[in-house]
Amino acid sequence: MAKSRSETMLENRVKLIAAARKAFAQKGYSAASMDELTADAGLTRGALYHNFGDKRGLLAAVVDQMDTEMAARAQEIGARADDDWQGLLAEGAAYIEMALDPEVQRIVLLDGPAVLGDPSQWPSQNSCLQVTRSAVERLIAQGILKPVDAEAAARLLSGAALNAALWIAASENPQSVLPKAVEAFRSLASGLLLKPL
Amino acid sequence: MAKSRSETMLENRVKLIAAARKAFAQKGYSAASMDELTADAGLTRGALYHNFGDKRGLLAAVVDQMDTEMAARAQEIGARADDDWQGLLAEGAAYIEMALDPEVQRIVLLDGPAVLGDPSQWPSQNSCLQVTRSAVERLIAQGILKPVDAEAAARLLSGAALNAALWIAASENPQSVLPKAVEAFRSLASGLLLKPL
DNA sequence: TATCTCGCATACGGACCGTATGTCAAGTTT
DNA sequence: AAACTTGACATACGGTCCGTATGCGAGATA
Repeated sequence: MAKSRSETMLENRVKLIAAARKAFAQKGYSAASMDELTADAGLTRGALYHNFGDKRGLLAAVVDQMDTEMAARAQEIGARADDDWQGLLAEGAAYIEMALDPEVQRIVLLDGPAVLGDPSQWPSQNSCLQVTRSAVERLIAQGILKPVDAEAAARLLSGAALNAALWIAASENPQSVLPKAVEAFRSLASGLLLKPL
Repeated sequence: MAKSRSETMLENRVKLIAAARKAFAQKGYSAASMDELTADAGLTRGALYHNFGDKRGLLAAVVDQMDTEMAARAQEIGARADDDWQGLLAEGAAYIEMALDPEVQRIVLLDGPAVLGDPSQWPSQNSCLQVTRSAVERLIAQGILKPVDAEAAARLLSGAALNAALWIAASENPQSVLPKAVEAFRSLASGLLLKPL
């Protein structure tokens, strides 16, 4: 049977986002050509502007998708830990490892903030941040962490993890640097503990 | 007397960097037009490409200048503290406050990494990072901090400070958020202490 | 089945970047 | 000091890219 109109429209959006994700990751946002990108998806720029408004809108959609995936994964890993404190550490390590993916780095960590502005103002509301913030809030309520501002702690932790990943990725020997970064992250995070280890 | 050739060349470079700094800060790197920018400096694109190679080269020169200024200021503030530990905390707070400057944010924190790549690979070698790294090394040698990897600690600390600044700047009430961020930063940093407070 | 809707393709205009070429003053040589 | 050389900068051109305005044809509606 012939496909319904809303079906094909959704399929096209998926195709465009997938093609954009690949192009943005390989060439970077500004160097990615909308003509090539849409042709790669079997469409033209017409479809793109109709669905996403402009180039920024497309990037926002891609970032939203990736951010959501990352947050889900981090939350899952965190929930698997023995207690909430180990969960927070595991989440942090998970972010560091995820940020080693070149696709994540280029799109979410570099071009995303530069083009869309501060992550906390993204349409997706930055799910990653919310996940760690709620983890921090739980730990504060349990009396495990100092009563610092949860939002502040989450922002600084994610910032530290993010920068660790950029450092690792740029280093010549990522595998030897990763444990150093994770250990430093654990040290920093333990500064939030009410009762030092 | 007639100006020597190297004199005018240096003057022109200064003019171009100043104009670029203004344009990049106001419009962002990609939206800044080279024609407008050079005209604002009383020159043309010819001068620009002769001196800096391309648009990226100009951004690199601007970032280098700003990074150097920031590192000098942070070091000065850190040296003014009572001891090295307080110095490290003061440096961190200084970075957070400097990063509140829209010019710093747009050029050094957002467009810089997106266009030039990881800061540790910048031509300027990122003076800011080096300053905090040497501060961390001193404190480790003194037995005040845990023997973590100095580079890792410096990267994570600067990353945390950086992200704190982005958060503050994006918030509606920066003045009320700043102290929260600074306090969270001090908590995190104290996680590096060998003997908890 | 006839009409309407709208998602997408096509065509156009404007802007911008990087390079290739021209030009003229500052330095150099004789 | 006069002719010559160098090179810093201006000018002109080609190619690419983005965003919009217009056209079309397949699904939706009655």
